[in-house]
This record gives sequence, C-alpha cells and structure tokens, in this order.
Amino acid sequence: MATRRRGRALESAIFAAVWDELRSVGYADLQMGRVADRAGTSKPVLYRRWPRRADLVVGALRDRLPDAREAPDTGNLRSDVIELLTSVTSGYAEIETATLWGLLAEAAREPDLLSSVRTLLSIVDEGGPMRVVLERAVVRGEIKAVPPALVVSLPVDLVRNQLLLTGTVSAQQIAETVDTAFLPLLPRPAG
Amino acid sequence: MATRRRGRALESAIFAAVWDELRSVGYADLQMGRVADRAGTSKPVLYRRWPRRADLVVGALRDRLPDAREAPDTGNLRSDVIELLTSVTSGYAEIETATLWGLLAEAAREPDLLSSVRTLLSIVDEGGPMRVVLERAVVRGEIKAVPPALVVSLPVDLVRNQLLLTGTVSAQQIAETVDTAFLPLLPRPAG
Amino acid sequence: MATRRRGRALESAIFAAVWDELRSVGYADLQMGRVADRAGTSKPVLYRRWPRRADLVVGALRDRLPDAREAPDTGNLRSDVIELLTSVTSGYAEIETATLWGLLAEAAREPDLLSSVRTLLSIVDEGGPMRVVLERAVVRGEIKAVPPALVVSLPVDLVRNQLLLTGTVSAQQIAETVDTAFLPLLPRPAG
Amino acid sequence: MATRRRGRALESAIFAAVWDELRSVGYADLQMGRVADRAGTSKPVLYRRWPRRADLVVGALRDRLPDAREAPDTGNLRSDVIELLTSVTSGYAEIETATLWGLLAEAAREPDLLSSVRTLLSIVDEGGPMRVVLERAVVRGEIKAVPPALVVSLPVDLVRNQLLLTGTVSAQQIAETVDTAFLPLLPRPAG
DNA sequence: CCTTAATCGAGACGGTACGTCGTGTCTTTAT
DNA sequence: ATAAAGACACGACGTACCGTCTCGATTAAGG
Repeated sequence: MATRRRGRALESAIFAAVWDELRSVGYADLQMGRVADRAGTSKPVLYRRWPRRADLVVGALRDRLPDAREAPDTGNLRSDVIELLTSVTSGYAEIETATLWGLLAEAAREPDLLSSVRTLLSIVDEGGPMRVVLERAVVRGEIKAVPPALVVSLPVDLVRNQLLLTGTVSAQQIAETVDTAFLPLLPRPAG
Repeated sequence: MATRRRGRALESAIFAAVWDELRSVGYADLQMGRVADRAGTSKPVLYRRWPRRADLVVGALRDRLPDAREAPDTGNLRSDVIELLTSVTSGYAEIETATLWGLLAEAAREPDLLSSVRTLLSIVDEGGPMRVVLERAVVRGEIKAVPPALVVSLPVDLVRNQLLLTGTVSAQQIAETVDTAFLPLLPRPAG
Repeated sequence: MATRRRGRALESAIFAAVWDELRSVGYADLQMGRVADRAGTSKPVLYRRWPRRADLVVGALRDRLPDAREAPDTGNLRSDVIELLTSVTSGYAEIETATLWGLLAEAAREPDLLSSVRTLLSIVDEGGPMRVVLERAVVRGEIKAVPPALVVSLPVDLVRNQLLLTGTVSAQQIAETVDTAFLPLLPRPAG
Repeated sequence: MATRRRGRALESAIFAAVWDELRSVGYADLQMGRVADRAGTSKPVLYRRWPRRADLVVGALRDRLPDAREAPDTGNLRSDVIELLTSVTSGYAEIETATLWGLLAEAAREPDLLSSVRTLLSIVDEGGPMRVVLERAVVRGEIKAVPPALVVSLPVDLVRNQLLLTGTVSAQQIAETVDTAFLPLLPRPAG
C-alpha cells in the first residue's frame, strides 16, 4: 500500500470493490471480507460505516445510480411518460435482478432498510413524478382529469414488474406499455 | 417416537415443520437443522429429498397452496377474471412477502429453481388460464378479440405486483383493478 | 445375486470382503456398509453376527491366521525358540501395523475385546508355549533351570515389539535376537 | 470472558481442556467440538493450529511431559540405566494406554504424524541417550565395548513394551529388567 | 515541529450454521 | 425365519463466514 487512505477516497475504493463483487459473484455471495480485501482495507473499516451488508450495497448502488425523482417536461404527455419510464429503467441495466430481490429479502426483516430499498426501486407513494406529469397534461388540456391512483402508478408498476421478473425492459416494451395499457385508460377531452 | 416414519407420512411432518419455522422465524432464518429437529428427523433426510433450502420451502408451499391453473367459467367475463385473480391471491395470505423475496432472490441465481418459483407465483407464459377466459368471452361475443399479450397478463401482473410489494390484496382492490385498468382496455363489440 | 447364501458360505464371503477392505483402505477406514456391499450382503446381516466393527475384524483375522499355540519340539532349544518366534511372526505378514494398533485402541475401551486381541498378538501370561520349550530343554540338560518369567517372555516381547513398531521381522532379526539377547541369559550347565 | 485470549495463553487453555477430555472420556471419544467448548473457544481455532485430532493431542501431551533426551551421568552404569528408564517412564503415569494406542493407530497411516509420536514414546534410532550412557561406561572401564544395537535398545524396548501393554512400570520392574536381562548381556572386562 | 488522538490495515478470535459422512436400527420385500 | 435392500434417526465432522476485538503503523491535527 503506497499511502493510507481515509474519508471519501477510501469510500470510493470500497464502493468500487462492491461493484466488482456484485458483478463477479452477485449479491448473495458478496462477502464483507472479500470486499475488504479487494478494496485493500479491512472488515472493521467496513463495519464502522455500514453495519450490515445491505447498507453497504445500498450505499454503493446509490453512489452510482441516477435519481429519477424529477418529472420530465417535454410539452407532450406521451413523451413525458416514456421519458420518465426510461429514466426509471436506465440505471438498472447494470444491476442483477438477484441483487434487487436479495435487497428486498433483507429489507423485509430490517424495517429501517425498507425505505432505502423502496426508494431505490422507485416504489413511490402518491405516484411521485408521474402525478406531476399528469397534472401538467390536464393543464395543457390533453386529458380531462388525473385518473385514479391505480392508473397513475400503473405504468411504473408494469415496467418495474417486468424489470424484476426478467431483468430488462426495452424501449419498445416501454412504448407498447404506454400506448396499449396506459393512454387508453385516460379520460380524453370530448371531440 | 412411536414408529419410524417413511415416505409420505415423513414428508408431511417435514412440511409441517417448515411451515412452523416460516411462521416463527421467517425464510431468511429458516435452518435445515432446526426444521429437522422440529420434524423429529435429521438433516440427511432433508438433503436426500431437497438438495437446497429453497427446494424444501417450495415443496412445503406447494403442498399447502391451491393450484390456480384452471380457468374459471362463470359465463361472464368480469366474474371469470375476478374469480381467477382471487384464486391466484387466496393461498398467499399465509406467506410472508419476505419468503417470496427470499425465494425469488435464490431463484434468480439458480436457473432450475426459477421455474418452480415462477409456477408458484402464477407467472405463466402466454397468459395461461387468463387467455382461456378471454377466448371464451370472444366466443360468447362479449369482446371482439383477444387483446395483445401485454393486456392479457396485465391483471395478474398488477395483482401479483401488489401482492409482492404489500403482502395482501383485498377483494375490492381486485375489483377495482379489473374495472379500472383491464375491462376498459378490451375491444367491445360495436353497439 | 445368483442365490441367497447363509451360514458358513455367507460368513466366508464376508471375511473375504473384510480382508479386501483391510488391504485397500486399512482398518481405520474400514466401514461396515462397504464391507456389506463388497460381500453382496447388507449391514443388518453383519451386525447380527458381530455387534462391533472390531469383532468382525478379529473374526476375519482369526479365520485366516495360524494359531501359534503349540510348542515346537525339534530336540534343540535354539531351533525350538526360532521356530516358535517364526510361527508367531509369520501370519502377520499380511496384517498392517495400523490394524493391530487400531484393534488395541478399541480393545482398550471394550474390556471383552481385550482378550481376543491379546490372544491374536500372542500376549500370553506365563509364557505359554515358550515355557514348555524351556522345560523340555531343562529335561534334556541343555539348561539348568527355567529362567525368571521376564526372561521367558523376552524373545516374544522383543519380536512383537519389533513387529508393532516397524511392521516386519526378518528371519535374521529373529536369529540375532535369540543368539544375542536370549540364549546368553540362560543358566548353562557347568562344564 | 474477561478479554479475548491469543497466542500462548489461548493454547494453554486448550491443552488444559484436552487433558480434561482425555481424563474424562479418553482419546477415542475425544471430540474437537467438546474440547473447544471446554476451552471456551471454537473449532476453527483448533483446526487452524492442529489440522488433525492427533496433532492436538500430541501437542497437549508434549506440553506437559518431560523430555527424556538427556543422558544421565551418575558415574555408574547401573544407576545411569535405571535413571534413564525411570525418566522415560515417569511422565506416562497420567496417560492411558488407550491414548497411546490410538495415537499409534493414527500415526501408522499418517507418515508425518509418525515422527511426533515416536519422539513422544522415546523410540529413538541408534539408541539415543542409552548409547551415550554405554560409551561413558566403556571409558570408565565398566564394560569392554558398546554392545550390538539390539542390546543397546533392549532396556527401553522392554520397558516401553511393558508400558504399552499394561499401562505402568514399577521401579522394581525396571531394576529387575536391568539386572536380569540387560547387564548380563554386556561384555565385562576380564577379572 | 512535535505530540496526541484517531483510524487504518491486518489478522485472529468466539461463534453459528453449513452440508456430508458413518453408525447402528428398523421396515419392507423376497426367498 | 432370515437374507437383501435401503431408508431412518443420530451425532460428529471439518469448513465457511460472520461480526468483534486486539495490535501495531500511519496520518492528520493541535499546542
């Protein structure tokens, strides 16, 4: 070891090691000791910062993933929805489905983890940015009203469902979802 | 021990022990040794039948869950769909979401587990019974044609999504899903 | 299996299997199940006859080893002793040292085994045949009297010691033992 | 637990536990897990230091037994030999024969164990200290020459033989062995 | 600039569960 | 009645990883 790292430099090295491990063996086989070795540090250094394995991994994922919290505003409902779904999907290209299920499984028994993981998965109450997109469409007169909550969250639900079960969602699948299962449900203005 | 058990009697005792363990400590902390103890048997007996923990648990779940593979036939599309979704949902009342996530996490990295878990979760290619229900509705003249695959699987997808994220789905939620997000998408006959 | 064996034919097949196992894996790794398989029978058949592994092995050894209980009588002390030691030694050519130690180790905690094993090893109180040989030599006038017990058992002790520690004893070593460490200790008649 | 033990302090506690176990259940039933429990440590700690049960036991024995490698020098052959045999014998008072047989059984099939066990049992090539004692006697003129190897090792062989077969050797037995079966074999100076 | 406190890197510790192996018993079927 | 076959209940094995602790080395900060 040339010099002894600390603070942010150390954390970056650790996050990099976590990504390496996730890619090579996956979440279930990710071991604290091996992450420490790969990062050129030691287990106590990890545990001091992240008391559980899931905390460490969530940290590493958040460090690298985009945060899809902003509502796009293209002036057109269809484009807005597609863009929103695309941004939700994009960051997950690198993450294995198994990692997500693994995190969810651990979150299920550690309540304080649940919120971080839900955020990570864009499981947002009240529809979040989607509701904003729809409200803007109402203002523009594209639709008559914001539909029921079930419909508001439907696109993200379907896309996430696809993501969790198969691991990927293509741009075409997103478009098809929007055109076939979402837009027809919206209340169009008469005429 | 009255007498030495074998075959089906033994398996039943083991499955019962698995359910006990699932209920008391959950899937993540379910241990083979403890299941064996509780069932009054030994680890080798378990491993002889189910090489992995997940196999054992899937077996125990299947043993007790109804198999929603048959298409209901009430003579009315809406009732058929609701009945189908209800039967998909019903058995899961007892299963913790954590168990399902745990199984999915393991299935994601063990290809041969995937199919058992998918069956368990009614993740069926081609829509399965739902397609049959729709075809009957076409014959009856309730709808003009079977909609695209994405729409066919939509009700089950949404209900399962709800199930996996919250743990329960009420009859009302099922009805709302069908009425608000499924029936409106179907091609009604003119007039 | 052509026909079902019983009685002596069955035992012979089992003993043969025991010898095979002793030769291929040794006593410590000899397993009841494997002996049963090799003999084309089953474990219960073995346990019915020999409750412990050591019993089975002692049985198999006795079945094939010569019994050095008779005192040779060549008319000459030196030849008698050498012949006696040779017969003690001979049968053990095939038996591994490890087997003998293994049997002794088990005999140490199962008192009723001890006597069988001691007999097997020619550990005989009162000198056994050696005393007979010496008494005949006194009658013939070769020596004046039977020496102290410690000297009587000395040749067998030394040879067995050599056997247990190294695994083999050559004819030359026997002769040397007798000439160098035994005959000089005997009370020769004056003149 | 006051504080976490390491190094020598830890080993001492483990050796003590081994002695306890040897005394209470004997070598054959000595279990690594139970030793660990009794020593307040864990199996991995044992296996890290002693890969096999026999290594652990040999270590514990060596830790407590005197090392009879030095040749006594009393100025008199008979006393030297008796002292040497006594020191060989002394430490073994506490060790069960079963333990020694068990160790020998394992040593017989694990070449690298053999040397440790042989040392433990004073099975020394070339006679070791006994040869030194005899050479000194030659210098003093007590005997004319060092006798053949077989005679040099005879006293230790006989005593050890007695030890292994019966578990104990009394001072009187040692004296008798020396006077009856060893000294008469030595070449006395004329006159 | 030098001391002092903090934390790093390294590695062993006490612990828990793993999956496997062998034992000795029991049940079943067939001879 | 007993052989052959095979599973059962049991218990120990040796391994893997956990999360914690101890220890010495290094580094940043404060007097």
